[in-house]
Amino acid sequence: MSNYLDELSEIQREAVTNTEGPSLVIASAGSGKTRVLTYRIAHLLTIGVKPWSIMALTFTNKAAREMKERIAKIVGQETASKLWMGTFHSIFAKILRSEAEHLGYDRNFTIYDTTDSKNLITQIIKELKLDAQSYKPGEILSRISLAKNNLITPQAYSQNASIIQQDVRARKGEIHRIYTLYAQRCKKASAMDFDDLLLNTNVLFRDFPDVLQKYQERFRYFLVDEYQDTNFSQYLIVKKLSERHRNLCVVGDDAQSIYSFRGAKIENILNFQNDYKDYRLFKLEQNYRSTQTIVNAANSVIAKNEKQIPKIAYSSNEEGEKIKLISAYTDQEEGFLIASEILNIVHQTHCNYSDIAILYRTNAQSRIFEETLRKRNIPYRIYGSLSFYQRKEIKDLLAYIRITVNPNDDEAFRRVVNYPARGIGNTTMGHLQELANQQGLSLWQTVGVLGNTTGAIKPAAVKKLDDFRNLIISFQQKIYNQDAYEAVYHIANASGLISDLKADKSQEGISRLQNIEEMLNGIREFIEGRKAEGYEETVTLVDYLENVALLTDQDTDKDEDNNRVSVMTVHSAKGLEFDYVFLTGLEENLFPSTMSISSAEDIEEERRLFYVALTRAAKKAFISYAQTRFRWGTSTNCSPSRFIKEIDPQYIEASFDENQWESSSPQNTRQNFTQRSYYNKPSTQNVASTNPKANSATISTPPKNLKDIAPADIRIGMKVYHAKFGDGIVENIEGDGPNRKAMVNFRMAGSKNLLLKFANLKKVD
DNA sequence: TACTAGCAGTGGTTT
DNA sequence: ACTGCTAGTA
Repeated sequence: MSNYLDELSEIQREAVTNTEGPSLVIASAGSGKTRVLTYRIAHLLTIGVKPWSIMALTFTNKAAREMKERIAKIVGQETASKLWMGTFHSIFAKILRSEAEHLGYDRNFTIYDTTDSKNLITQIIKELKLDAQSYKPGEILSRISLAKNNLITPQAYSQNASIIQQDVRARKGEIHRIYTLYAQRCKKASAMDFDDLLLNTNVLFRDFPDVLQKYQERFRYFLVDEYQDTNFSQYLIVKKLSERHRNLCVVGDDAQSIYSFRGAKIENILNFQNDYKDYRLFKLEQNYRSTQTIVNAANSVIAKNEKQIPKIAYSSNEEGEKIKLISAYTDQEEGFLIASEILNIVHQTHCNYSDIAILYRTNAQSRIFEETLRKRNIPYRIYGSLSFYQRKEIKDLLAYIRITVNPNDDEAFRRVVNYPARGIGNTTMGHLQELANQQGLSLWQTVGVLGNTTGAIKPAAVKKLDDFRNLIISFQQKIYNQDAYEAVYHIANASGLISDLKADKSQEGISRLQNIEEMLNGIREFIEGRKAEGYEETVTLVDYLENVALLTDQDTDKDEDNNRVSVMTVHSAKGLEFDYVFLTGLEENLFPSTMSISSAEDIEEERRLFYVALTRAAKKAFISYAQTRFRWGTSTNCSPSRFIKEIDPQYIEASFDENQWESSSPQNTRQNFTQRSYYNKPSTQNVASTNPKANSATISTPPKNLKDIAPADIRIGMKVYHAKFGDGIVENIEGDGPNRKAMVNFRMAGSKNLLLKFANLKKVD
C-alpha cells in the first residue's frame, strides 16, 4: 500500500496527488481513469481525510462497488465502507430519506420506476379524457423527465410560454396539466420517480439553507465520475455542495458522452472552466488498454465530430491485429458466425470466455445471440434487458412490500388490490379513484374514510376493500419487529400470492414460483450481507426496500461461474474492457439508430457511442452486419453502417467493398443461410451430434411443430412437468415412430434464459 | 367480475 | 415478435 503511487504515470500521479481545489480530469478511453479515481480516494484517506467526508459519485452501482472493492484492498474494508460512494440516485435518495420531513414526504417514500410512472400517466390521460393517439405515456414521461432534469417545476412549466407553445404545436398542449397532476399524485402517494430524487435534492438545498450548510460542512472532497454524462440537475447539486470546500474533482471524456437522451449535458464538462477559473486540468491521453490499431481506428471515426475538446489519444501498445469485418446474410447468420469466431478465438488463444464481449445497439438484438451461443454451448451472460425486478411475480410481491411500508403508494395499491382476485374490479376502482381525486387523498386513505361516505361504492364492495385494508394493516404490524425475510415470507403467503402461483401448474406458474423463491433467497443474502458489514439491528423490510428500488439486473452479479462471454448493449458496456469485442448490427437505421439519423447532433452522439464500443476492445475488434434482419416481425433489408466506412480502411482486415454488398442477393432465405452456416461449421466438439437436415427444417418453422408436442413431458432437473409450449425451437429429434424424443430449446415465461430440455413427442410432422 | 381470444400499437440507450 | 388493451363470454 505504500508504493501505490509508483503504479501511476506522471500525469496520473499529478491527478491523484493534487487533491485541493477544483480539477478537471479529461480521461480518454483506456487511460486509467478508474485507477486515478480509486488511487485519488485512497490517497486522500492515506493523508488523513476522514472517509465520511468524501463523496464519490459514479454512474452505475456496479462502478461504485468495483471502485469500493479496489479501495478496500488498499486501505482496508473498514475504512472503505464508510465512504459516501454510489450513484447520484442512491446517494441522494439516502439523504432525502433522512431529510424527508422538510419536503413533506414520508421517510419511507417509494421510488417509482419507469413502469409505475407510465401507469400513472396513462391513468391521468384517461381521467383527463385526452386523445390516446397524441398523448403517449412514454413520450409524455420523457418530456416531464426532461423538464425535471432542467429543474423546471410543473408551475414553471405551465408559465413558460415557449414550452407551452412548443407543446401546442406538437398537438400536445395539455402536457402541463398532466405534469401538474402527475407531480401532485406522486406527492400524495409519497413517491418519487428517478428524476425526483435529483430534483427534490435541489429543492431541499434551495429551500433549506441550513440543511445545505450541514452537508456542505460534512463533505470536504467530491469526486464525480463520467462527468460528461451529468445533467443540469446533477450539475447543480454538485456545484452547491462543493461550494464550501471547493475540493471538486470531475473526471470524464467528452468523446464518451452518450446519455443526452436522459438529459445529460456535454456542456457541463466543456464549460467546467467557466465555473472554476482556478481549475487545474489533467489530460490523460495515453491509452493503456488497446492496441494502436484500435485506438487509431477509433480516432479516425471520432474525428468526424465537430463538438469536442482537442486531445490526442494514443497507444504505445503493440500495433495489434486489424479489425475484422464480418458480413452475414441475415441476423441469424450473424449470430452463428460470431459464435464460430468465438470458438476459434478460445481454441487458438486459450483465453477465457470472460475476455470476450458481444455488444449491440438495442436489447432486442440479444435474443439471437442467446440462441446461437446456446446452440454452440458457449457460456454467456446477458446483462440488462428484462431485469429480474421487472418480472410480473416479482413486481407483485414488491408491490405488497411497498404498500406495506408506504400504504399511500397508489401504484402498488392498484397493482395488488385485486391480485390474487378479491372481487374488486374496474368499476369499484373507478369509483374509488374518483373519490380519491375529489378529496385529494391517496387510494389507501380513501378506503379508510369510505364508511363516512354514502356513494357509488356498494356496501359489498366496501367490505371487500376493508378486508384488503385490514390485510395490509396486519402486514404492517410485522415490519419493525421481524426481519425482512420473515416479513416477506409471511406477506407472500398471507396475501395469497404463493397459493395462487402454486395453483398454476403450467411451466409459467412453476417458473414464477421459482422466481419468488429466488427473491426470498436474495433477501436472505441481503440480510447476511448487512450483518457482515457490522449492522447489528434487525434488518427490516424497510431496509430491504430502500436497497432494492435502485438496483438493476447488473448489480445482482453472482460470482458462481464467471467464465462467460458478456452480452450487452454498448451503453452498459461503458467503462468495461475486454480483450475481444464484437460490435454487432452495424447497419444504417440500427447503429446509427433510425431516430438519430435526421439530426446532426444525434448522429454525433451515435458516433460517440460507436467510439465507446470500439474502445472497449483491448486486443482485437470485430465488426459485423447483416444484409437482412428480422425486425417488427418481418425480414428487412439493411445496408451497412456509415460508421464502418468512416474507419480509416488501413485498420480493417478486408477492405470494405460496397459492390460486393450490392451484388449479393438480399433474397437469400433463412433456410439457405441456416443450412449454409451449419454446413460450413459441421459439428464442432461443442455441438451434440446433430442431424443438419432436421435442424434446418425445424428451425424454420418452430412454433408449428411445438404445438403438436403439447402437452409434453419436460424434464427440469430431476422433475418432470407437463408443459405447454409457448415458444421454442426444436433443436434435434432422436428416434423414430410416434413417440420420438426431441431436444427442445425453449424459454420459460418470464425467464430470460433459454433452456435445453428433452420432450416426448406425441406427434411430429 | 374473471377469463380468454383477438387486435392494435410499438419497437432507444438507463438511474 | 411481443406487450397490453378491449370486447365478448362464462
